[in-house]
Amino acid sequence: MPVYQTQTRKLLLDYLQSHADESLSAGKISEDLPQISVSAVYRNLAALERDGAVCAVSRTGSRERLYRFAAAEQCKSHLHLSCTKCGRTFHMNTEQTEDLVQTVAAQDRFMVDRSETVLYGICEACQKKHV
Amino acid sequence: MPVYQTQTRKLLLDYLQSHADESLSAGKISEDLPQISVSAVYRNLAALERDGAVCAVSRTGSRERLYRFAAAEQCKSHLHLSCTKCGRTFHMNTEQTEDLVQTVAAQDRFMVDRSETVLYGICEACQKKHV
DNA sequence: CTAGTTGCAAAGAGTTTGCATGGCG
DNA sequence: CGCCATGCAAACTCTTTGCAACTAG
Repeated sequence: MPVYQTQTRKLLLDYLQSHADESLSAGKISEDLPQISVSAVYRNLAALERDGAVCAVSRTGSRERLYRFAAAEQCKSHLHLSCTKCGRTFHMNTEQTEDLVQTVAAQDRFMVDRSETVLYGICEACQKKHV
Repeated sequence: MPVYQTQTRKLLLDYLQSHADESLSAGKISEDLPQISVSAVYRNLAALERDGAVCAVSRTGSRERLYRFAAAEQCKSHLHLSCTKCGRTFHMNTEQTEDLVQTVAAQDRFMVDRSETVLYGICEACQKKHV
């Protein structure tokens, strides 16, 4: 299935790239890109995820998925920092998650394909607001 | 808000305890406990989660939440092993996630409250089926 | 008795899909 | 042109809520 170079797809990728440090919900994306219909947003996100251009994660206590631009194999080992105050989700690369995978493979004979770590807490900005 | 010792709540907790090594969806629970109405399942899971008796996580690509009996502070540092073949979610305790938290706190000034790690892959049983 | 809990059915939120139209190559 | 992508609205799935009847303490 070839992927067309549509205007919609370009807009979406541009938008995601310019927010590469954050994970966004389809709703938020759709809100910021009113030119694109909701269904097109979903269909493109799904296609881009298949192609590996976009990563998706779920968040506890919410039934919505968060999408994020994926530069190369950045998806493999990175952490999600989810702020429980402002709701934004940031990213951080680390090698420590790889170590975890090794441990699991050895201890539980579980063949890890990909991992996902979300740390819930308060981000720097919100901490400063000393609520 | 006091928590009553209802028949429903007991059934639910018993069920969760006897499946302590797995995370289950509300749907699955409701299916296995037809005596309890769906809304009661949800309301009790929410109440038990508030009390810390139950943990909840989300899974990528699905909009449903997975619930699991939480023995004490087991929630704090454990991994989820989610099999992409059979869909079951297992658990494993480790201290390595705690190290991650330390790193993040230091590097990003992110105040971690609780973490959630899901490793997606193939479980031992499914590997044996060499599909 | 009083406040928390239940079941049912209806409402919500987020996501997916069918179908006719429009656009890329 | 042919096939993929789009928009719209309807369908779906999981979860939440309103309400009257019920039950634990």
